Amino acid sequence: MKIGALARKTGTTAETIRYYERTGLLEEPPRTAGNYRDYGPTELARLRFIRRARDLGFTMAEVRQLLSLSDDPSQSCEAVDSIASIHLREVDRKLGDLRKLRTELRHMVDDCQHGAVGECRIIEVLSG
Amino acid sequence: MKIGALARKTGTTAETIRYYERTGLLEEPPRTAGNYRDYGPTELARLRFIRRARDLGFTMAEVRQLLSLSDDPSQSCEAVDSIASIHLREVDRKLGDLRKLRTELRHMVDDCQHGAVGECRIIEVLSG
DNA sequence: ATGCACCTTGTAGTGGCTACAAGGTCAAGC
DNA sequence: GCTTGACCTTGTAGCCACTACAAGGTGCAT
Repeated sequence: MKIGALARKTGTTAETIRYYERTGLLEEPPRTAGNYRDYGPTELARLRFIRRARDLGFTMAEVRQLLSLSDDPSQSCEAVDSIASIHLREVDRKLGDLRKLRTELRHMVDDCQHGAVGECRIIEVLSG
Repeated sequence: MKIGALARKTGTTAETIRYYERTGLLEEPPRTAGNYRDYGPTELARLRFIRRARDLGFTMAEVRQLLSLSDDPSQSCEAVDSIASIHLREVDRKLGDLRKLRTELRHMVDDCQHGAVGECRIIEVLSG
């Protein structure tokens, strides 16, 4: 499988895959006679793993850890749980922030009387 | 007021203020005899405006527009309302995404039986 | 005069990609 | 066999909004 096919199968782009390789998240795959990267099912699975984790908001560093943990199935799952739990708390924090922010924005927009900027509540709020 | 004092009053850092100046968000202030930036209440108000807008999640580009709109108080408030409304919708979208993500993470973490990585639900979910 | 906090400029790095440019490879069609 | 066009290669630079230095200047207290 060439890089474009792998990209289509995983909802990424060739550029992103090469970026993952550059940063060590993916290993260098074998090459075809024409120097094209040649991927198999192992790489596909690994990239799917990475994409799922990234879509769940894990950072590249966390993905790196999760990958190396998943490589050793006999290990305790504590470290995995810890990474996921910390990330969950972080997501909760962000949700809280975003909800507060939404409330403020909502008020601002609701209070706007669509008149002149001089009396605009939005500008007023921003100006303090 | 020197840059450090302005930073403390606005919850920023000197680096950020200089960055805003570099990118044209803030004008170059007058200098003291010793070549230190010398800020007055106008700059303080402008920086507060910027910080409030940034804290509400507006991008630098949006802040730039909001600033120039607020500079002309006779104009219609429509453009301001539009920027804020678009941003509100964007925040709503992000909230939705984050809530979905939280649910998935929550399930993953709840299902983890704290055993070995080989049976870890978290790794399983990520592996597909 | 010495120390120390603060300031100056300039440059480079962060994360996670994304966007080129300039050229090489390969299968299909004529 | 030759061209077209999709794909691939490497390398470099850009995005956003900062953040982190380094190397040196200023200003005030002791």
